[in-house]
Amino acid sequence: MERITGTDPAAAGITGARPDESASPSGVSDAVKKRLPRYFRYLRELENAGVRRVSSKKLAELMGTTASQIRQDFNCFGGFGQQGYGYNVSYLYGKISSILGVTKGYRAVIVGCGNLGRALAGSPMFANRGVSLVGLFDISPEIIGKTVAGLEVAGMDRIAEFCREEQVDIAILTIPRDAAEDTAAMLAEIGVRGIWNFANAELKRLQPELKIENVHLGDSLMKLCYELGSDSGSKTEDET
Amino acid sequence: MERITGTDPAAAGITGARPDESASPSGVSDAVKKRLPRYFRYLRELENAGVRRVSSKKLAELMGTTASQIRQDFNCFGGFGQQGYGYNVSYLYGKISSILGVTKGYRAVIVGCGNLGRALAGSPMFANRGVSLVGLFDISPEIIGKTVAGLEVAGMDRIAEFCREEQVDIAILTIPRDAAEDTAAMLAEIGVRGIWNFANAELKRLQPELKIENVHLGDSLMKLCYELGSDSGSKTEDET
DNA sequence: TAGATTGTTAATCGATTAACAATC
DNA sequence: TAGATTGTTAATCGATTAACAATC
Repeated sequence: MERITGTDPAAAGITGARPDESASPSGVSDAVKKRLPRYFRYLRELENAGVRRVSSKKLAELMGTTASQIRQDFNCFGGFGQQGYGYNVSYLYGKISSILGVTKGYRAVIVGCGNLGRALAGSPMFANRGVSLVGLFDISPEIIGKTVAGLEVAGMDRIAEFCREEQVDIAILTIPRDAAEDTAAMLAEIGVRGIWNFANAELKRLQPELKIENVHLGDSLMKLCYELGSDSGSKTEDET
Repeated sequence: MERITGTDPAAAGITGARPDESASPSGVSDAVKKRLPRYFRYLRELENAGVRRVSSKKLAELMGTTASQIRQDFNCFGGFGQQGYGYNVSYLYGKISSILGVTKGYRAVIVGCGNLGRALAGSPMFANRGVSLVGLFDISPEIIGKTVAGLEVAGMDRIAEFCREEQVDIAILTIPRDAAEDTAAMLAEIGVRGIWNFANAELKRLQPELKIENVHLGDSLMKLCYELGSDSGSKTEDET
């Protein structure tokens, strides 16, 4: 897939390190933030495929974007490449991983062990991204005590103590909509810093420090439905 | 929550209908498309709360956006409001629903009845958005024949015939990454028009008519992780 | 050295916001 | 009528793309 050059200056450790290559400055636009995980995925693939170097041009072709955008994006965080050479895949992958916090060992709990909670619990997604799933919680006596993905489901009455002791960073909310608001508030109180919310409610930031990522699967489905109908839709019109 | 005026011109059926209020013209930007499902959610809430009218100003406050943007967005599809009055909630909700295809009765199947597939199967999301879940498929003999969410899981060997006979519009892919590409190709061949892809693979459009919505839950998790570390991160730095 | 490709500045494009005339 | 609020045009802002000097 990728030719490997004999001389490999970047691999030799001289990849141009710019003054401010510290992770995540505050002035990064949301557009860039949203693209970072995608870079992470593509770089991981290249890394796993044994590719040593990649140019912005080549990566752009692979990802269906432009070389300009890639260079601009990476340069929000400092210079990760080398003129005349391109980017060292391992180095860049490491940098992006670090920026995204993969190396920070964030600790997460799942709150709500219904179908979706259990499905997430069994996913390799967390391990692949450096997130440790350390606890599962539910309110239902029928579920409490059961083992899911190697973890015993605990009752909600134990969550406060657990999160403090285990220094939980992230709570994954897979609970009914009505319970989301209060549960999020309680978790923030306990010291949880991030909420990954699957409840069909749009959580608003309670404290300035609390980060919330609302997942709306329904919105994604609807976008698909919109597109099915948007150009020369084959289903018959229903509106007057 | 909302005062209801005695005189209600829009409710009286005189809501200004613009020439081109047909659903979904092609020249709608992706930014607008992505916002549509969110409007749908908020309007549904207002509707369920019994609110009769709403101004762009009020809706903007509720949604945390601007009145200008709301008016611009709605006007991509024609004029749904009335000067001096605002928008009739029921009417607008109906219009947005229609634009999003809620009234088209799309038919969907779930391909892959693992944890995530079963979790989705049991979700009210489909019914709430006018999508009928008509079939479940899996490759594993242990799962085939079982009943999930009122539907019997069928083997993959029966999917082609089923999709043709049942006129399936959407296939929901909750299968392993490696199988996604081929399965999507096969489904497109069968006549499925939209793919909602949860496999951790970025499916590319095979035919111009095939619509694909890739869901990357991992990207969402990573964005949250990024934000946890982005401003005055409390976890210690790990990079040199 | 010459070629390649970055980092970065400038130009373009598109999306958001503001303003206001139209009109209910 | 007067007030309110839309639809729509104009102004602003930000993001993307292009260009090119720097340099490996």
